[in-house]
Amino acid sequence: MGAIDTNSWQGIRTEVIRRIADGEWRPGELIPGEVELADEFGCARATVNRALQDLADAGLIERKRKAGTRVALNPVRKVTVEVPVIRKDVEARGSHYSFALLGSRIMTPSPAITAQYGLKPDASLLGLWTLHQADHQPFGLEERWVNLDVVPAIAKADLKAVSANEWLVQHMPLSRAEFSFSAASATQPEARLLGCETGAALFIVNRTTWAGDAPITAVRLAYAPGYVMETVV
Amino acid sequence: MGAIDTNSWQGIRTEVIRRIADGEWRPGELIPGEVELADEFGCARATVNRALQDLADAGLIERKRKAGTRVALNPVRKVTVEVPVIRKDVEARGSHYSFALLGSRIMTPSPAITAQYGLKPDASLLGLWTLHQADHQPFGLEERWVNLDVVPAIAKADLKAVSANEWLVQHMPLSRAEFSFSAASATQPEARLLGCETGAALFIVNRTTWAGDAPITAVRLAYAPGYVMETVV
DNA sequence: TGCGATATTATGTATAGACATATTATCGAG
DNA sequence: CTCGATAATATGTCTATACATAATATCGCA
Repeated sequence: MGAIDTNSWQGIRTEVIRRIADGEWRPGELIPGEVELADEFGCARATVNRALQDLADAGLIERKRKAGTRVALNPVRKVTVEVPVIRKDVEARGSHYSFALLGSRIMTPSPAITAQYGLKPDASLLGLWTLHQADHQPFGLEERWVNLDVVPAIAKADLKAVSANEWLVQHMPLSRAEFSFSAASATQPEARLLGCETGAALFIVNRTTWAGDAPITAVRLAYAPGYVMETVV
Repeated sequence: MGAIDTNSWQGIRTEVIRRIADGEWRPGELIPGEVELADEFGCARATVNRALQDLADAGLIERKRKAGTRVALNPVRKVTVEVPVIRKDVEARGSHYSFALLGSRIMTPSPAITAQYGLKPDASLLGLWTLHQADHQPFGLEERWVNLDVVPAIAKADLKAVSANEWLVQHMPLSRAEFSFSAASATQPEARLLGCETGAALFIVNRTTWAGDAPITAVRLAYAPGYVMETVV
């Protein structure tokens, strides 16, 4: 019944996981080579390779040419979370999304900022402050800086109609991003805008997006109290 | 110079990314089939397949049999973060790790807990409270519940020598885990243990680990103020 | 027209064979 | 004995081919 099809790469992956979980192959230990496993499972080496590469991606095993494959010593948990466009996030919770553009301003960055993001000293930045709402209740407070040297067109966009984030997604379809997650106490103005107590614990997401070497935008998003970010599968 | 080797699957992936980034293939649009691309790039279909599967994993394109491959409409950002064993986390920051077992207690869970985790009403849980320290300064406060029905041996382990987490990693090498991340204000006892102000914003990680259908352990880890979780590549 | 069976099609996967590449082990010269 | 060249080896990747599978399109019948 519960027989595993060791002729499919998923089946082989399952079997390898079982052997590790059952302690047949212990952490740090070298496991048989691909040819040996292919022979045992009666399949092609490429099939074993597919399964093992998948497990290496997942961090369960470590592979090195010539050195072979061994069970990871301390299986670091790699967790994937989805960071959706905030409108989608709100709508996925069954609420109506809206936002208010609180203000915008074009300025030259301070030396600290130019250094941090590798900007030119005379770069011009567009600062945007947005309140995102779910069913007209405060959901998240966004502070965003856009590098106008890279995206000059956004200065002419109507950011009251479409949010800066969506505008950027449309016009800069792909880019590398770095995220960080932390907690911070709500300042007085933040608390007022988010409708919570001053000092309340806020979940903070920082994101910097790059196009090649040039930073496009840096965002700080402070979620209203109660926000929880969950892993996907 | 910057020529792309379209005979390698990474090269093909790069080229596909470029075409999407440059808007040659727009969001929602159907891209050429594998045979067509293989023909264009002068490689085998399997190579194109490898590249496209990788991009589908990354969420950049969506593929369906018979329907073909299209550029993802709203490229959900899938972000991976590493959640290491806390000792590794501390040591990676160049600090000395230590921990203090604050207390432990065996109890039967409340109906709310049994329902939440699908436990039997008469299950017995081991509760553990641990303070993790970096250079003898408070680093994180851990509240953990272990399902003794699944892991009876831990009741006899010396949890002053090795932390419960590491004991479990050793003895339950593989398991499915669910994470959530949020923010919370430090309660008075938490603040005292973490050496911060009452009400300070704490970064919270919740983790539930399962072995098959049975929950092994549930952990709530409150990090001392200032903790930042960052994405990996 | 409506609907179920069937054909079509793009992706998913397996295979054998070959060559590439990184890394380790070994051997030889000094 | 040490160091550098060389051989050995496990994984990484590509190819050509074949068949599997899921989803769609189409056809024929009522």
